[in-house]
Amino acid sequence: MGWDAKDVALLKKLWADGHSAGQIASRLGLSRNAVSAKLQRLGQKRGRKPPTANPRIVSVPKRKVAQLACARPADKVVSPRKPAATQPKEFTKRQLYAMLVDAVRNTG
DNA sequence: CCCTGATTCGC
DNA sequence: GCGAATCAGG
Repeated sequence: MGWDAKDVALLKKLWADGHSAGQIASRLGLSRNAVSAKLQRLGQKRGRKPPTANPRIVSVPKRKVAQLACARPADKVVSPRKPAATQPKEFTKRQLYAMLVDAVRNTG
């Protein structure tokens, strides 16, 4: 479970593009919670809305087995033609779409 | 009913 | 820092 540069880039781009946390989460294979949390860590977030959710008094004694299961038997062999795909600058819509379709293709 | 984002907590 | 749990609103 390592947020790779492409993951973060995709996340941020999609998010900025107007996609929903759920959509991005699905794309990356995470939960929207993870996406939102990651966005929060990045300091992006969208609307700094007031804490609607009250600071609940952690009334959850036994949540569940969480991130203990972080196994990804997925080998990444997607671009045999381009061993070095580097985007030094911002992504254009065209490039974004390209990486997106590529990700979707090799993902699902 | 479904979805959305936001926040807090344990690891 | 990560993901899940959970809340609150639409």
